[in-house]
Amino acid sequence: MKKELPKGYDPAQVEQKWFDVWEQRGDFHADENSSKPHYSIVIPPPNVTGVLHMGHALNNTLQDILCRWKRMTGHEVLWMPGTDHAGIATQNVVEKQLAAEGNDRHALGRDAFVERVWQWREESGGQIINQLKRIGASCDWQRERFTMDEGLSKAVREVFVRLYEDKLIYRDNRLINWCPRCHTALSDLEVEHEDKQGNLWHLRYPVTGTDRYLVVATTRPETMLGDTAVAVNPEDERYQDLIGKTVLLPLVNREIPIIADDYVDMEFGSGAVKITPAHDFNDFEIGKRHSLEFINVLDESGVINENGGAYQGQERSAARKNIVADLQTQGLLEKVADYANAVGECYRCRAVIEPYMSKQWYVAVKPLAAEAIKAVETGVTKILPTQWEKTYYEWMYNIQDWCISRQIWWGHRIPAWFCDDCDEITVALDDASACKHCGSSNVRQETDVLDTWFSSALWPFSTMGWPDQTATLQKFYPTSCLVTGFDILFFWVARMMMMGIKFMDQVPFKEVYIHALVRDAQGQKMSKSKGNVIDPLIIVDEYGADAFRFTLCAFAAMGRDIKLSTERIGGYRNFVNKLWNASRFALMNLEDFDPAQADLSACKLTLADQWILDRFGRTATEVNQGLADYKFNDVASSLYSFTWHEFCDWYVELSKDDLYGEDAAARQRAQTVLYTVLEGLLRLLHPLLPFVTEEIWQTLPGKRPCVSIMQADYPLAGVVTVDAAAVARMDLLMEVIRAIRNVRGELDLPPGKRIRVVLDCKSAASVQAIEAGQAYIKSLARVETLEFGIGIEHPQQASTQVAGDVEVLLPLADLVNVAEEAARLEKEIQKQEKDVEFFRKKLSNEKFVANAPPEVLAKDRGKRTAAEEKLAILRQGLEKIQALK
RNA sequence: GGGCGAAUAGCUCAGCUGGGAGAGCGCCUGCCUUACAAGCAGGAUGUCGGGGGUUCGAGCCCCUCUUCGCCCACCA
Repeated sequence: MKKELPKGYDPAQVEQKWFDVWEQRGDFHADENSSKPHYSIVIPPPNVTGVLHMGHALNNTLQDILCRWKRMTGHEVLWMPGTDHAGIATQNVVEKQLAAEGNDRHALGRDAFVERVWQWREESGGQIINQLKRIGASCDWQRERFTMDEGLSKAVREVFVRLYEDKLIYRDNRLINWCPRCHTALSDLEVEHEDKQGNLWHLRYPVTGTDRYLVVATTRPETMLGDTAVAVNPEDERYQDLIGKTVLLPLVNREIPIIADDYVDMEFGSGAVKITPAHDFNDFEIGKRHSLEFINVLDESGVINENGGAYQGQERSAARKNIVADLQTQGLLEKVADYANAVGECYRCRAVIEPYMSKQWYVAVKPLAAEAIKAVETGVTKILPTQWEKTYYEWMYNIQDWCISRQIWWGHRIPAWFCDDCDEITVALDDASACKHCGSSNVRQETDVLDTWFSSALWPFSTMGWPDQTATLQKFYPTSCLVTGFDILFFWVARMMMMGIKFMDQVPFKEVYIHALVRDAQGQKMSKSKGNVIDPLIIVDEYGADAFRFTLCAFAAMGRDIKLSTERIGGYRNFVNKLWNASRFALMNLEDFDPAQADLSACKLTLADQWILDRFGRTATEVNQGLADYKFNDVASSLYSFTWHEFCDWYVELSKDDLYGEDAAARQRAQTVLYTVLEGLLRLLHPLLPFVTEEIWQTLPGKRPCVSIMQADYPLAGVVTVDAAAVARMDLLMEVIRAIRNVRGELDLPPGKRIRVVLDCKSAASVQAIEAGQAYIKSLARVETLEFGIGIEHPQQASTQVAGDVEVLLPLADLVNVAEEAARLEKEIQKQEKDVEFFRKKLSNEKFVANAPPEVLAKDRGKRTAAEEKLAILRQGLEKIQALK
């Protein structure tokens, strides 16, 4: 059967086809009963609301490369996929839908709303899963999990109950971060601080019983409705006489004390601070220290409540405006200054966060953090690049208790029941119908749900069936590696560490590889609002998944952000096409070839054969090392230059004479090497370019031991031992060819022009090399007649070039303009003179000679000699040319 | 206020434990040479941010300055 490939590579014809085959055949499935060594990765579960962005594309491409590599190196690989229910984000999506229908969740009721979210998830959630498949993600899709599915929910309850029983989960009434838009508490991490240009209002508070004012500065004048004190520094001489007195809070007419507290910075503003314990984290602490009253003036939507007197019912920003205006009218506004300060925003909806008093559930994380710190300190888990360890420690050492309750409806409802009769709390695995304390059946379940990150923290073991002791856990936990971006180091990685150690007694992963963020070509973070988002799927459509993957890999240098440019992707699209065409060439010349009948070890390998096999072996070694070290860019660059510059540019060209020639044995030998290198190269490239390599590999002649390239063995090193001397001879031949091409190019000899070349060799070894490789020189440098030997007679008029210890002479005859050749030589000589000068200077430095290691010295001396010889030859060449003029 | 990172060819970036500065794209010259014009061959291009220091030798190590970026932090 004749196999042919189309002239240009068309990813669309190939990618979907192979992915379907792989998936349907179960090629990605991990067998927990396998006896092979395990390798496991859990995917950072994308939000069900998510659409594939560059971050996902990079993250999953890197994981896929690792998984495919490990699969080919004999590991049983589990790449666990799934999605996150993304509590607030998902609830917001469905709420928006409801709003568009003129409806809202309160009208619908909790059960109907949750039902509606599930329905949304069935219909349009998880589209990202199919998008991941488009870039080739070889997850075990049969095992796909969801943080809200039954098994994972069971794990969540188990963890909650056990932490509660260990007194690591507790309930407390304090100031929390409240999103007035989402109507829920948030953890500290979920608040993003952004510097905004605002104002600093200086307000005058009249001191009771005097005509003095105390001036206080604030960025949030509306909170003055809840002020219960004014604080000054106890050392502040300006206010000594006022401490203990009171001021009359304007607009509210409440008499509040003037207190002294170290917290107050005398240098800032007026040195007097209004204290609003119910609406500011610092003031909260001061309030506790001084037993102040906590007056909450806002409701859960950020509207002034009944404690706000005349301002009740006003939204916070309107209230601010009105209060400032009213103070001004009363002459109590001293001044308004421009002031930039960090405003906390909700990471989901961008609404400004309110510090708000409420009763919430917390995890006391300090004891868990201690273990998680130890695991990294002792190297049980490695974080790479290592600079991230510092960030991890920094956060872990300063960790605060984690607020885990959310006042939304979509999520894991907290398994706690309040008793109406005895007020005690019952926390249980199974839904409680009676109070554990008094037996009353008057129990109501907590309406709050858990922070979405609570269930993500369990991901490495909950997805494997925990709390049951499954074979999957046995085989694949702890996971080998976690690949993620630094943006969720605290949200996710740190918490998985804590939970994994606590509940599995083992770290969740042995290595954490932190990759960069993908930015646009200008280095800006991609965001919808900036409009600079590049859609990975459009890239895949335009350039193909393989080219896209290769680009991401090539950019993924450790510890650096990635500036993605489409030009670069185009370059790698060309690379894929180059591979495709080299394969076409091979296939055309392998029609009558059967690998089963061929035996590389029986072939008398040519210099070119040995050279390419040597290069292939080195490349394989580099690639394996690079993958082991997560140096993805090095891997990409090794593969790129071997494929294009060594295999295509040199070997394919070198093999043509034998492939096209009359000599059947030579042809068979060339075919064997061509097949061997190409087939091996496809395997070597497969983790990066899964689609195109499978397509070509399947088209190769003969049968291979497995159905897919992804199950084939990964090349770990060279396929044969090569003779280093042969490789060195080939290097010399290549240098000679380059020298001839250089002269031809510089002198503008047309490529069709066949020329005569004389090679004056300085050593027998060189003569031997050229003897063996004269056909290569003739063919690749387009040489008609080639004469060579030691001290061979030089042509009368010739262009001079030097390659190693070989003087390359191109008889000029009428070919060329003498002046041009003189100019070329002069340029060449100048370059050479610099070289010689460099080494002479270096080697005449006594201190260098005295101190440098002998091998460096010997190397440099050799280089000096070679440079001097080359210079001498070039000068002679120039003299002869000038004589002609 | 702490911490981290970056500054190398026109652009985007590599550069391992210090031993003559690299790639891709772009640019210039010549080519449709029977795998590939998404290509082939050849070529040009750098005070490695500034200034000090250590060293026989520094893009790399130390100090300092400048300019960018990011993360964390309750100064009103």
